[in-house]
Amino acid sequence: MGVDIKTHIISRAEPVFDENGFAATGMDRLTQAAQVSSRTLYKHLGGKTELICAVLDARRQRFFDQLDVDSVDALFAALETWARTEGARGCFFLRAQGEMGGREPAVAAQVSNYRRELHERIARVLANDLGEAADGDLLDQILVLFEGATSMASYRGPAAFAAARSAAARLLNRTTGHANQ
Amino acid sequence: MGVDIKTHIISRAEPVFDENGFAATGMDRLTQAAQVSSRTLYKHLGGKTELICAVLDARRQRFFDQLDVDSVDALFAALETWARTEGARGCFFLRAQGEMGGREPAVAAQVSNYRRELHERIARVLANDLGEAADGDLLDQILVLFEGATSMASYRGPAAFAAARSAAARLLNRTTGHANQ
DNA sequence: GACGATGTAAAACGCTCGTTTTACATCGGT
DNA sequence: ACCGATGTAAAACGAGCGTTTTACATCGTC
Repeated sequence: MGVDIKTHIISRAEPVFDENGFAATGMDRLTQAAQVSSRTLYKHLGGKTELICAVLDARRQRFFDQLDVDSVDALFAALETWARTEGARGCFFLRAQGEMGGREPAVAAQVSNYRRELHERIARVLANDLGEAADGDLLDQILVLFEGATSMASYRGPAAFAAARSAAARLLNRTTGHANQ
Repeated sequence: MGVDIKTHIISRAEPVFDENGFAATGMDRLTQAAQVSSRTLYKHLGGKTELICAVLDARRQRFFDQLDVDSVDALFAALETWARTEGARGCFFLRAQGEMGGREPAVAAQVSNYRRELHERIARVLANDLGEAADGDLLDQILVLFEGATSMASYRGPAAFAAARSAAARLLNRTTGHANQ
């Protein structure tokens, strides 16, 4: 077989959840998307909750693979590229948390994984950009911009990334866009 | 009667949707929360979709009533106060859009109303703060910070507002928190 | 004091969901 | 040639959903 069925089902399920929501997506649409029978899906994944967790795990890895950059500016550029190719419907993990996290601890755990890795990644990129470890306040500011761009992009598109990018540059004392005094 | 039943049902439904999600909340929990029979709820609201729209409308009014401020700094302070009293589970309207907006145009319309008013409000506050109308780029930067603080507060709490606030001050050339150069 | 409006309580309806089960096809390895 | 593993197709399940309906209580008003 080419790729194993489990990976295939997970990758086909991801855009379906992304576009239709988690709770609102029925198992029939997932089997149809993966072109497998429901029996096969249950044999390989166990159930809907486990499938959602596997999708979250796969997306996290894919997301951070694409965000493997060296500067804050490149970080927002990579985020914009992600949104352009994958679509921007608000943070996938925040939505998963809102829809399932309260009732499914396994989903909440996956969301926590994502947030921890996001924090680490921003700290790493920022340290590399500055040449030294950034203080927590600046890190939080960049994190706010990252979250904000993700949310705002769902209804304002590329303008969200442009705004986040220029704001980050100013916070790093790299004057772009607006005059600094 | 004290307040009319329709308003009562709406105000009781809001925290239930906020805490359990829209799709996942059943009508029985809403009737139970409002202490009315299902027949009364349907007579006054029409159905679940109309109830959700009414809840969104009420929340928007309440939200912007509390955000009636004169400066950007006061805007983020008011947002923090809101989060402290109402809870922070991510943007209520973004979640409504993700769960129902795709299938229910009336919900999507309410979300659009909120976003338009948010944009106007930030423009007004910013103009009042600067003494002149702000350019679109700065407005978008503040909007990113607003959205980002709302999202990030759901898992980092007050740190999100502190970060957004100090970042906004720097973008407005009011150096606080970090040294400028 | 009968009446209409307005409320409750609870059963029922039709639908969809996640999941399991039944019956059958395919195919590589010994 | 056959067997076990692995797949499909589709029916069936129990539960929960949004909604409607039936039956009955309450109460201000003419």
